[in-house]
Amino acid sequence: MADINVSASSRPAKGDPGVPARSGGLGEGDPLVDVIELFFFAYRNFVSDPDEILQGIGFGRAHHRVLHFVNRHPGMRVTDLLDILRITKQSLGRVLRELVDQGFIDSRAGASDRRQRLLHLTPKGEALAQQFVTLQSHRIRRALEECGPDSRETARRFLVAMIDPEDRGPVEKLIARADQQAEAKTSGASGKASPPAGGSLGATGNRPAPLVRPAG
Amino acid sequence: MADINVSASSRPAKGDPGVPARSGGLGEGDPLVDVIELFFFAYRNFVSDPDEILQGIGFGRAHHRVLHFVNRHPGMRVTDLLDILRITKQSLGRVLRELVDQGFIDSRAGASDRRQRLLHLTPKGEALAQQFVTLQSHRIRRALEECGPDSRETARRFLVAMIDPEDRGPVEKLIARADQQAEAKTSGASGKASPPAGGSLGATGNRPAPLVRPAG
DNA sequence: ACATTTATGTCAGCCATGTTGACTTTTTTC
DNA sequence: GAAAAAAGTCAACATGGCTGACATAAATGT
Repeated sequence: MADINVSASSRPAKGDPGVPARSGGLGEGDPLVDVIELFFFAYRNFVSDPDEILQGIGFGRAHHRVLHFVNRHPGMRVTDLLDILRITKQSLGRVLRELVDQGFIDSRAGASDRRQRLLHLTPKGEALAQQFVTLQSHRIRRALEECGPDSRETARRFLVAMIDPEDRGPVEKLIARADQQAEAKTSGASGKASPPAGGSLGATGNRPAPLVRPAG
Repeated sequence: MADINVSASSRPAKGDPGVPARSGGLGEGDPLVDVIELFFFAYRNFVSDPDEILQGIGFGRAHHRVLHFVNRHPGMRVTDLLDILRITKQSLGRVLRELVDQGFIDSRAGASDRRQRLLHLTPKGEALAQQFVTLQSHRIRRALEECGPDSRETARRFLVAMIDPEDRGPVEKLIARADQQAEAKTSGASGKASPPAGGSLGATGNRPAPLVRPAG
């Protein structure tokens, strides 16, 4: 409440730019560089939160990302994960193998389509993923509290608007779907070792909609 | 103005959380996971902007970061860069050598302390750095415009608040110092091949204050 | 004057995580 | 039964972190 001194570096907001919008008038000399750098420093701190834990078990950020999204989308296919992470099958395969071998992720053949490997977290994996979410949520919560009551929606809107327009829809759907599933799970049965009830993703039919980006 | 559909995934704001703040009541089941993920997707897009250009000249993101901060702090020392980037001398040395060899960065011995190598961008380097700033500023400007007139300060405050408390001061000072220098430069002489007037960093004496973090 | 510290650079090697390309197996779909 | 899809694998390579060990030049302290 008394630590934020943002205006220390900001020029007088909008009037009197000193230099009259040099060469083009769009995004060159304007003080948006500060936001570029704040984004860099903020994200670096943000991702460094889980690093300590990860290092203790010989994992890296790639493992974190996989754990996170499998946690959010229990029963997801490998292809779904590839669509979200946008890395190659080989890169994913490396970390996924370690996570399965060490008992953090459970990979079972799909019931309806036995080519698929449906990914679930083991209790061990869930505990770890929950640790990460808790850590990073603390940081976000603290930040939002310092920014006042309305900051949450503004921050959300800002982050969404920073995403490529063609990705926004899929990303928001992805988040919405995960939220719905989590809600259904907690309001339903006591919720452990969830049955693959009704095709855990997509749920529209045999071919669940891609989580992110239909094609590249 | 009509494209943002943030509320598609958000539960009814604050009341009726569905699950009554399970196990601890702080940052576990609360819908802050969406912000975690939005931050991930937003930052991925954000850093991918310059990638296309970088790939064309055989550079990577490490080169981008070096170019950016040398651009913002002309005449900075190698140590300053290390403090900001928080990587090892060896890692920095690799990309710095390439940037100097290929004529993007000029590395001159300091006048008062000839051990120092003061880093400046060449015109070629400046042009490239400016390209990156323009690209990323476009994204930010677009995002802020979509979020309304007050979003800029909120976004700034949010990003600052996401930074580790002990880093905020140094980071804000860093940004303020760069802004001041840029201002002085544009308002001063016609502004080319700037003289090392008055010790380009710190300016308090022989030992300029560290840009970020006095001690690792 | 000499010892120490500081700023920088460099060699060598390792690790994590991304990439491409080629190929296999299993299963589903047409 | 052919083609396509889901997954996995091997090999090789690139980027960009890391550690450890040194080397050199210049400033600083005694």
